[in-house]
Amino acid sequence: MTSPRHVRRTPAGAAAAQAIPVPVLRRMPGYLQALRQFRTEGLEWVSCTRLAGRLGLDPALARKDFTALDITGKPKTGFPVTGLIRAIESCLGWDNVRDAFLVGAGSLGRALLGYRGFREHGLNIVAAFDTDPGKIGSSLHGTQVLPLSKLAGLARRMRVAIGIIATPAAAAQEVADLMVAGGLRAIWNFAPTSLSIPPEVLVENEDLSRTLAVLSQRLQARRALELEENG
Amino acid sequence: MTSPRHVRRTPAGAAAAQAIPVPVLRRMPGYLQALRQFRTEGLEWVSCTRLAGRLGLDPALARKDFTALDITGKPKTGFPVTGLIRAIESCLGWDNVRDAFLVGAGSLGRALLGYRGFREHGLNIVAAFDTDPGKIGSSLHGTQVLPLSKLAGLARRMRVAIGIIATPAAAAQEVADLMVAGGLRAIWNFAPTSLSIPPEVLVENEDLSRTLAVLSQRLQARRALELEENG
DNA sequence: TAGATTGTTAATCGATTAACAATC
DNA sequence: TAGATTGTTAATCGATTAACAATC
Repeated sequence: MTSPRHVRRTPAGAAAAQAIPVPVLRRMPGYLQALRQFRTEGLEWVSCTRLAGRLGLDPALARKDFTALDITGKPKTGFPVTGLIRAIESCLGWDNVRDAFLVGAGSLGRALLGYRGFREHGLNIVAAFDTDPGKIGSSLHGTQVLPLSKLAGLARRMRVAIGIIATPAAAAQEVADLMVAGGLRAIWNFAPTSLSIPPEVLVENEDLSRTLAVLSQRLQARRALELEENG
Repeated sequence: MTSPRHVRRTPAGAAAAQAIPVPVLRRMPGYLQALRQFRTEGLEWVSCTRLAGRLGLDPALARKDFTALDITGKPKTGFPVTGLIRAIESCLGWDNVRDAFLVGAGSLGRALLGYRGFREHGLNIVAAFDTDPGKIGSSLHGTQVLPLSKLAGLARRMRVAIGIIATPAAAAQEVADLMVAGGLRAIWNFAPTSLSIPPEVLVENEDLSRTLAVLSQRLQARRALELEENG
């Protein structure tokens, strides 16, 4: 009689049957970052109390989040640091690298191409695309810039699944349409506009203005409060 | 006897007394983007049904979100497009520009300096800082790069309130400490690391890996599901 | 007027926090 | 052993959705 506590709902290594909630997924990179720090500090085991403490989270939240992973802890000891790192990477699919196309060789596109850390996050940008003849044919951080017209065909041939949109807002929908036509399965959109995309293609928007909205409103509110208090 | 429906809890124009929830603030830029589209399309009035529809949201959510604003709609007609735009901008503090310092003149820092749209979001980057002597003294997109050691002093003298961290993770905490020393009130952190900051300074983390975590896990889960179904 | 839409209250949903038996 | 920590269930909290009277 196995305890129901250890029953896995899916074959080992497979994705969880239950969809992992977005808030949980968004906390995973934070855990990973803290765990890597602990590893360099020579720590082999870590409790949820300690890990959550470093990130300013409730320990119970970490315990609950880790139920989404293929790993269990030991009472009194906690979790093995490297084991937990591997379990999170596997959960996110960061243990093997996926090819991606980037569109828009402007300053944001160049910044993304220059960021080496994506490899650690399972992402390998294999080509960039633009419509500007002055940019086409050049190489940015070792990545070729190709004409946008080649995107769909190349995506099919190379079986690329991920597209990154780093164009101005006005061009984003057209680029998204080309990505869908090319059979891409996931789009990471940095353009500040909402896209119409068929449901079989995943979209995540990376909209800086959303974070800035929180920061600037909170700053303004705090200022108003101070003014009220101190005259 | 005024209807309690129109009672304002704070003097007109002041920030709402009740803290606006983060999810509400994060939706505001989306409303703004859609409203600007409607305005260019010549629309003068818009209903929550129509506005929310464009963004894939529930109309009731938009109605509720707008209760945080200094504006009321008209039954049967909706909200005035320009009035709603102004009300949202005022709520976020985007109707007047604030000066900001940026630290880290790498590719991300350059990309942020190159983005002209920040002015529309109430943000004006007035100086960049770095420790690299090869970068100090140069000008990026018209913004001077100064030695990091000058940050705290200049921040105090110029009464700059917002700092943007675009350095590698290893340097971020040190930069944050300098920003706190310089009296900055809000930090927008692009480095993939969590910062220790006193509670009187606001911090928002713009961590790309959080969005990427959602995208790549969902993609992986979908792949696994397809494999299961189609053999 | 009739009917679409508002602002608001109640119901639902989901995420976080608290509590605690099991356990190493 | 004693006690810290796990995994899990229940309680709380907050956000979204549904419902509806008021209204232009």
